[in-house]
Amino acid sequence: MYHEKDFFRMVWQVAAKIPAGRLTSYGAIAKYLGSARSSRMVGWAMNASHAAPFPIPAHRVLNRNGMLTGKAFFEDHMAMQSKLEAEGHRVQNDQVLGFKSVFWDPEIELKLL
DNA sequence: CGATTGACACCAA
DNA sequence: ATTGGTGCCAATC
Repeated sequence: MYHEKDFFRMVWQVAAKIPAGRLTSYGAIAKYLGSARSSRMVGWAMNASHAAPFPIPAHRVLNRNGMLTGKAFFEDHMAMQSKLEAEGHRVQNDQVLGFKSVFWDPEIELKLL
């Protein structure tokens, strides 16, 4: 369905298109890619985001609950939270408040690009 | 090539 | 509503 070689690269492209101040979830990206159950793969792709040709705002990708599940994977544990706060979000207890308000659904925003 | 892992999501108790 | 366990797909060992 998708012509891209790597599943990761697709994830990276979607993640890179997340506008500042917006957040999305692994499941949303996975669903957009056609594999709603591949949410874990999205996380894996983020893990490999360092290999992406361009910077990936991995801090804008959270779990369904808007929790900073991947904060530990960043250079610094508070780097993710700091970046999110810099984007205007409010993080409490490793969870973004008003996550739904800033939720960015690629399937809607990208309109099945 | 087979088994395990993984930054999640969903269902059942 | 909260907690725990299972399933999913692709990559890595």
